[in-house]
Amino acid sequence: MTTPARVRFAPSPTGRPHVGNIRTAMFNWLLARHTGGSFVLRIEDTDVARKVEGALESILDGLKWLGLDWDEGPEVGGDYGPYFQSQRLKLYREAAERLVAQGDAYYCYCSPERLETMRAEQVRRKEPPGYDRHCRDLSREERAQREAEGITPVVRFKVPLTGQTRFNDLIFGEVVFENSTIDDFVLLKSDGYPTYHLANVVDDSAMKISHVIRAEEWISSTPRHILLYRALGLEPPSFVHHPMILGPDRAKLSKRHGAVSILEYREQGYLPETMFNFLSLIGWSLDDKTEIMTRKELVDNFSLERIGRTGAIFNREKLDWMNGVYLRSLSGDDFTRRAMPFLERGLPPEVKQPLDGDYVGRIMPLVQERARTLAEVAELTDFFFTDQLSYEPGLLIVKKMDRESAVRALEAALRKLEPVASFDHDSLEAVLRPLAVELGLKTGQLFGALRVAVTGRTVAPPLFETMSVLGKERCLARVNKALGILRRM
RNA sequence: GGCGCAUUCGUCUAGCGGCCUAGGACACUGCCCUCUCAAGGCAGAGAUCACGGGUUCGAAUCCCGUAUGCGCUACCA
Repeated sequence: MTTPARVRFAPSPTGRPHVGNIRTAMFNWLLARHTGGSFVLRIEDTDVARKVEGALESILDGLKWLGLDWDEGPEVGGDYGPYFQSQRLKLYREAAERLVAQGDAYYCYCSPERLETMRAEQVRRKEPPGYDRHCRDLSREERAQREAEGITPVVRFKVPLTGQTRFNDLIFGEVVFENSTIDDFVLLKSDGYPTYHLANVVDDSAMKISHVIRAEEWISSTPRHILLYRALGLEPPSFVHHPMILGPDRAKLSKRHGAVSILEYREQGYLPETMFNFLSLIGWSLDDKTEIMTRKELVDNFSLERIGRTGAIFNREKLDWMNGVYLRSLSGDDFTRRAMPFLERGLPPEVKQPLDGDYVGRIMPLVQERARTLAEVAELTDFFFTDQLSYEPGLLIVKKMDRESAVRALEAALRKLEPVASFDHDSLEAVLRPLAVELGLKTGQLFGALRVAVTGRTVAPPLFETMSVLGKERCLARVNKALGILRRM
């Protein structure tokens, strides 16, 4: 694949950007960048009813977040604009009229009600549903009569009744359809807007798209597009259908499976580099072992030939693992910088904001290798920011200890810690390790009790570092408080 | 129902006729490291390559059926 590809991502602004669509965008982008071609962004806003306010912005937002920059399209323009289909209606109308004039399309006056009862009847009789071509051969008089009734017609394509339509998909290979199984689909709706089929063909051709890369669910409509290209005397592009992303039940990934928008993953604390890498690996692979790849490596190595043919389940656990890998690979400063907004949002309300950047900078290294998402960071570190610890008193009594020995241990620790001037890792270790021996306790027992006293939990970053960051005053106060709790038991 | 596509460990995948007694990753189990948790290291379990027929000296790999799954079947994309 060395010739520059002109590809496009053509989303419909009907909601937040779905990870499946974003992956389609990625494959397109990857091919464009790999071949030194162009990535075009075209907005398919031809369904007035389904249009959602703010959807366009969120789609652009999602693309930008992943670094999927476009060479032509909204905000950047280009030589083949406009890039909003709602601004290209004239083109579609002209194409539709041309097809009617040629005898390849016709006006259809059937009411939605008639179509509905027709379909219901077909289903009832277990016949394949599809338009019954009622208006295909209307006479001039019949048409005039309906026009006089004030009916605004749609334009339907006159699909050949016989023969086959085939195409060679770059991933799925040769696919053949009997024309007799394709019904006369709508080209132009009664509101003057084109359907996907018409707009797509007209624009892909006008925009000189070389490869149409889209999800497998479009295979069934591809013969219609081929037929249209042919009727319009246009050269069809190469078709590349890729397998879909599935939910755990192997059905097309949808809202009922949980998070489906790329923006939700951003909100949940996944890194864009993780999402980019992870999504690229759903249905595509480099070889038998390479999984962690930078954007550049992906661009350099991407190829259509290595896209598979089977749908793939979106594996959250693996995503979490991969995000951990990327989180750990960040520099300390970068990790802190990226975690900050999640911290500000996720910490308990009593925590005073803005946060002390210096203090946060000392805490973050303690959780960087423990977090799987940035959102987790707040939960992992909240005890550094609030003194309102709430924990089961029983947790202070570590395995094989009782209330008395726990009290003894914490009292002894308090005595040893009070004179420690510098609360750094080494000083704390120098004092506490011998203390365990002195008390006849395992380090795990002493440190465990201290951990609960100081952090309010049994699982936390290493004790000495934690205490060092918390500082002497806070630590002693917390141990004292724990003693109080123990004595009251 | 019709049409189309797919089918290798639980999951993502490598494999494009002999290198496969099927390799890697996530998850899982055990051990090591260790103040807990992570991370890391080592080891392990896990796939009769959906099933049945061919073709071939030889098939996960090629062909044909069957089954199952998924997609499409709108004046939605």
